[in-house]
Amino acid sequence: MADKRNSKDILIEVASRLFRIRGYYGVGLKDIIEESGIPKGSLYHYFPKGKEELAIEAINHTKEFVINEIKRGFDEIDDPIKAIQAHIFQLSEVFGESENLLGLPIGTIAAETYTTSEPIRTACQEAIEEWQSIYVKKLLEAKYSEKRSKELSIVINALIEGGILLSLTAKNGEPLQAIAEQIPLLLINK
Amino acid sequence: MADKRNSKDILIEVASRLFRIRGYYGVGLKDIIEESGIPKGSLYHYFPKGKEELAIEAINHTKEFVINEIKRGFDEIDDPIKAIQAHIFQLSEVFGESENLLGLPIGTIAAETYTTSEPIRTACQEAIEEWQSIYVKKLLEAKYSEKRSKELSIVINALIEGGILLSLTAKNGEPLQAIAEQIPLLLINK
DNA sequence: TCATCATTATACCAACTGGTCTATTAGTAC
DNA sequence: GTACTAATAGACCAGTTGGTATAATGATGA
Repeated sequence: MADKRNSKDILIEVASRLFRIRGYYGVGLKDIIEESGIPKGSLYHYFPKGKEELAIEAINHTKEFVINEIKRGFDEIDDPIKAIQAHIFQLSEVFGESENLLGLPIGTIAAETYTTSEPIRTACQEAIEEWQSIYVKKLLEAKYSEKRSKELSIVINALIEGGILLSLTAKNGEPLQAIAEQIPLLLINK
Repeated sequence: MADKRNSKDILIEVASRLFRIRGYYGVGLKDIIEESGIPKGSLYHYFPKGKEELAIEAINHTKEFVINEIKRGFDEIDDPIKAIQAHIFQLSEVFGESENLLGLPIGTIAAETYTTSEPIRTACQEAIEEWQSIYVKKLLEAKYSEKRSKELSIVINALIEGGILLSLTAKNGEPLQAIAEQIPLLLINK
């Protein structure tokens, strides 16, 4: 049972990957069906409301994936400066590869749909807020003030989303690297 | 008569606006034709290579629009810290409005197409680089070092793109505000 | 065994996609 | 005027879109 993924999970994983790379409107159900090998009948069985419903589950899947990525690094490194820096350096390596197929975690979908689908927008916002709360927690533990932790977490989130965007547009990890190097300066005041 | 702009310019302006809001795949030629009132025949007369060609001109249009926005503020304020801060505060007001229809300047298209259209990706990259060079120039004039100016300009760009993304997802100017407030700290070292 | 329900598999749909083609009209130069 | 080109207009196209309908199959439990 442990490794037997069912059709629903496969659909979510494939959709999550494709939406990250090409966005909501850039991916058709056809793409998801072909890439997953799961027929349309099954898709509409598990997601009766169709593409939008699948996209929301895909966003939540991406959200959890990113949470795990952040937390894994944070558990190893106590100092928030070093932990956040390490996380961004790691991203710079991934997105520096010319053949990266990761895309903006949820930024693309968020930007495409913020005027057209409230349910999707909300799902994206929740993802962003959860990531933010991880940064807040890490900063609070290191005795940053409540206010400072909150504002810094926003900035960190923006730097990461913006940095990924720059790096994948340039097909080059340099932007994320430059950003990682500024983290100590930014976190100097508690 | 009042509208001395020709059909080509109208098409570029409408396309530019729609692509910013819903991205490349989220906008059909139909939308552009309906919104502009200009028939398909004209569109393919001015842009024989179709949607992709129009998108590239739309990106360049957005690029120039943003350049003017940045420069206008920069000409008024000498101090780069205050100038950049003012620019981001201004963005926070625009994107804080619940009914903002501006979208990520070019981030959405860049993220959607970086794996599917080299010409579009390149146009996006050029836009980003030109914006960056404006920041570099401003910093150099204020005696920031060559190296520092370059790395800071990357960070500023990431903060703005990321901040806009957070603000329009949250339908709230707060993220951009929080970012603007960190600018002095970030620019403390020359 | 049979009955029940979950799942899979397609055929089909109207609307729309980007794009082509041809006909017509407006504008300009001579 | 005439000739030539720029621009407009929209019918048409093949392929795709998200979504529906229905039937067949698989699994489960009584």
